[in-house]
Amino acid sequence: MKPQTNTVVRLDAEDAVVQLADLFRLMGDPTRLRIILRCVNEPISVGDIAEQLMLSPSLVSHHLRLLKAARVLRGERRGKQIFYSALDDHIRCVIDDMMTHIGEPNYIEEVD
Amino acid sequence: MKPQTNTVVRLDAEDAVVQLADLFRLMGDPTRLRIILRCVNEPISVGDIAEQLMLSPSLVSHHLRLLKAARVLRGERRGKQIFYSALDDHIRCVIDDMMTHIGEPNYIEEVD
DNA sequence: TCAACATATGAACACATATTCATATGTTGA
DNA sequence: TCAACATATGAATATGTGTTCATATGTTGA
Repeated sequence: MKPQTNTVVRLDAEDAVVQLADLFRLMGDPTRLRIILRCVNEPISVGDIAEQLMLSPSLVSHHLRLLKAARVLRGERRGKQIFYSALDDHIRCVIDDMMTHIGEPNYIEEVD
Repeated sequence: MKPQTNTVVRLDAEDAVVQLADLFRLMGDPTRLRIILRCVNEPISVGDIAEQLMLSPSLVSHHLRLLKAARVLRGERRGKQIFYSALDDHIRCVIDDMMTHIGEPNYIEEVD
């Protein structure tokens, strides 16, 4: 899959590509993206995410684990519950940019 | 996978989420992301992409087809070759934002 | 029209992964 | 410590998908 590395030292840019792809892949699942969208505005508990999105707490937890490991979200315990929120607001910027991309008039109903 | 729609009319926001996720998923594969990165600066032919990335023309073509269908890239024929470039520059903005996200100092080497 | 090149397409396979279910861990109040 | 709640984890499975190979389509120059 990865092109063979003829050079001894791997390029930093190559690492960046893999890291970038990892983040995009995480945002590439609709369920996970919905979870992210629930967290970017204000901290929200696992149970509330599950209820609002009509998902099992187990599934939400699985996704949250990936998002936390990738530094997209962070979790903070408050009593029994754990509230998740965006680690920083770059994710929100990325989503906004992509929204703009979708909103492009030439995007909709154009045929090859 | 998708939460059941109790309402008759599906929400536009829900469509947007699916569209967003589709785009992110496309950028979530390292090979495809590398192909995108080769196209965002200047138009480049399929063969040149394949050569520079050390991939088979067939594989590059498969990915280009997806990226073109998703309106990430566009193809323009010049003689025998077809040159691909970014449809607009929102993709570049998205990548830049994500780069910044990766560059965050608290992203690297922080432990739970 | 033919050969040579450039790109696209379809099938098949191997691998990744989203989801579910059962169970475990952790926290609070009594 | 115990019960009740909240979240996390592991295994199993079904589905999705990236890649390869063979082949097809399209273009140019002779």
